[in-house]
Amino acid sequence: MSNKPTTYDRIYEIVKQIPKGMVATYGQIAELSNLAGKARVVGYALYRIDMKTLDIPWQRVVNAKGEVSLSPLRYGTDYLQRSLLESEGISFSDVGKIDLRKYLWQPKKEF
DNA sequence: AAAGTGACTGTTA
DNA sequence: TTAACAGCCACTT
Repeated sequence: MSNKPTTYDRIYEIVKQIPKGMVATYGQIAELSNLAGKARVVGYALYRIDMKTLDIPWQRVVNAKGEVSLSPLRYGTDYLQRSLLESEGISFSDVGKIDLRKYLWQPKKEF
């Protein structure tokens, strides 16, 4: 009956929990999804999302350096990501970095 | 079924 | 400080 949640499903569920105005890193999402150390899989999962929908706040996931990860495969959606984050009140430094000390999501330890 | 790919990360120099 | 390497594994072909 019930579909087993796939790896990606778990990732998406975690991403949905990131509050507005905060960001999380790929590694952090991986850990919370029981995929510790597999940050690349998170990146791949997010790449599969339809960017036109904000059903999943994909824009709130950045790399460990506090930057939007650039890739030629994104066709400019990286700029969209930055724009969306700025409109949520997150500011970027002059080299395009986010201050993680200030904006990094700190999920309560649960369970 | 085996090999290639990648929105990453921590370590090393 | 930044830059280069290797490790990681799910998905695609």
